Amino acid sequence: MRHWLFKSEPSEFSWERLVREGRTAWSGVRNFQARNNMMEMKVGDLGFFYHSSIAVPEIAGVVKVIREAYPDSTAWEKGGDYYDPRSTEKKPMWYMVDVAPEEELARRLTLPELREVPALAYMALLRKGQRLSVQPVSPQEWNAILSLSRKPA
DNA sequence: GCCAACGTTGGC
DNA sequence: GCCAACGTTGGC
Repeated sequence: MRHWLFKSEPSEFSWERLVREGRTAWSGVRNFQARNNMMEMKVGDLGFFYHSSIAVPEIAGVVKVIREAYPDSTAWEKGGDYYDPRSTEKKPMWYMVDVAPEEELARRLTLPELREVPALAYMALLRKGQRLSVQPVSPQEWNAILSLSRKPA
């Protein structure tokens, strides 16, 4: 099983909304590397749900992949925000997976707090200029973050 | 709102 | 196939 991290702006799609709705299609990814990461996902893979572009960015919870990559239909919606004429139903360019909330972190972890963890020094999320919206997380990083979330602040 | 980082596009 | 211009992301 592999681990991942999904970024989302809470104003677009928050952890709370995911919990309320029970599942979602991770549509709208328009970066090839992020897409390729999604295409490698298997049902049962876990990922962190990260809130970006807010005053204090944070990891809010854990999601589970419940459907493997399939064509992102928002690319075909003319006039939609995610329309891309290069992607057709016959030859899709963009893909999405479905995820469901797995567990809320015992304690949310903020970006500044994550930056203080030596084990996470090389984590993609924390590297300057790393803006991938869907990225892999190593087992070491995964465990370090989960155990940190179980410790009091 | 600024701007660094960096992916993408398109002219040549 | 190079690379300048452009657009986007996302922390600050």
